[in-house]
Amino acid sequence: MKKYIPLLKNTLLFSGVGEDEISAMLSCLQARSGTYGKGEYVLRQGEHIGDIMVLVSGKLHVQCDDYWGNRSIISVIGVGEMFGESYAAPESGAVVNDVLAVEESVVMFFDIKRIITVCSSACRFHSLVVQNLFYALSEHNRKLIQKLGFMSRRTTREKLIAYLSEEAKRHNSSEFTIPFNRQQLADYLSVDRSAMSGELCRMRDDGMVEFERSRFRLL
Amino acid sequence: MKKYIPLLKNTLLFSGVGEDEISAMLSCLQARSGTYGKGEYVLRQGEHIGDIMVLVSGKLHVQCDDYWGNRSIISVIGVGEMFGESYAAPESGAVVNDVLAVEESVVMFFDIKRIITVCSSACRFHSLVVQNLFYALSEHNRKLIQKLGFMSRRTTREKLIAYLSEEAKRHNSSEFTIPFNRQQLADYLSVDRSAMSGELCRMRDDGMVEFERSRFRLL
DNA sequence: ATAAGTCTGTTGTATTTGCAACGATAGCGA
DNA sequence: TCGCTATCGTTGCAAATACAACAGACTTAT
Repeated sequence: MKKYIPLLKNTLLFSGVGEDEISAMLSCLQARSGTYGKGEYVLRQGEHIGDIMVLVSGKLHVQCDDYWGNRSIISVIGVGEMFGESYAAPESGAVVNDVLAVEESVVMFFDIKRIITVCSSACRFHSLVVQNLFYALSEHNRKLIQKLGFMSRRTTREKLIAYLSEEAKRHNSSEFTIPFNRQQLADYLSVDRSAMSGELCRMRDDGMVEFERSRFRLL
Repeated sequence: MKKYIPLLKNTLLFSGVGEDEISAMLSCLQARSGTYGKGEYVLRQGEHIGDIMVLVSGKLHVQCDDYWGNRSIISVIGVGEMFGESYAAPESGAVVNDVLAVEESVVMFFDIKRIITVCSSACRFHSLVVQNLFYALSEHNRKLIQKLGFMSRRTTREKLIAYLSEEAKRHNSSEFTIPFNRQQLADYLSVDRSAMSGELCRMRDDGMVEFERSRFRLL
């Protein structure tokens, strides 16, 4: 497990913690690791977990099958990313998605109770990890709230208005560059690309906005 | 501030902590309180905060104005509810919504740093509060993820399928009662009530589902 | 029992969307 | 330069949606 310490050093969870301290904390936190072959499930829908997980090798898919069997891929987890933090609390209830290894993968497990309850030996950086965990969760939370704000609008135009307003706020300017191309923006807002493209042009004709590729200006 | 201790005892943040311990922690956490008259802002969009807040009296609205001035009410905060936990971390960035007192209100402030970094005097229940905070955040997170899963579907039928599938999972049964009437469900899924009502009936005609008021059975 | 109010389903219409296809443009490497 | 690809706008059409209006079933207050 030691060989993954340099990698862990650069994760959000261990941000600001040195390699020596991480090494000490691995035993303090009683970290475990597991290997999953391609096609194996790391987590299954309905399962209850008590660990926060970090992928240290390979690639995972978060996916969901509905009652009638339609599958959709929610997100992709890459090396160094943390997952499970929203479902590790005791009363969390079951995980709602499957997590599948799409290639040979290694996952590290950290018991959430050992992270949250400060150890008696009081390793210096323990509280830093608790902070990091809190920060990661609250950041995740903010992004979800923001996205919900866009998606709760009824029409494509309203979604665009909400999104562009937010970007203008964020940049403190009515002129800004967004981090998406048209297809990505459409996926982000859950609308059809061509319909969105058309709506953008109509908004331009209505004198609400000017744009050039990913650069926008609100009027 | 002492008079609010019995109320705090029943909040999510202080769950499991006795009144005496809360009393001790108020000073340990250097809790502050503030009073807001009707129409006063508790938080304004663009502001940066470093406290977690609990409403101990009155009523607040979380609301949002877009670039063109359209206002929408996001949620209502009642007595005993916690807010601000998603924006209290140092690198959180600005709050994106306004929080307004819609009647005379009293809010208690808890410095997030003092909650997260365990105090040297090590009051016994401090780590319990950290746990509660984590649990509250992760629960909030799960609900947001779930709602996003419903809202990212394109059609009303797909949203209903996603929602009803989730409820069936949660109840471990294909038959269950939902906590919404038609209008509330439509608001929750961000669709038109009558269109949703029609779609539900078409799904029934297609043999996918049976229902009677708020009681559903998937087939 | 009556009246008022709530919840739900139904219908019709104008609007919006999803989808597929096509053309224009720009960037890039052979 | 030529072809290849990615991106973006545009169009036509079928499908889905929002919106308004209304009717029946049921609940509640008087």
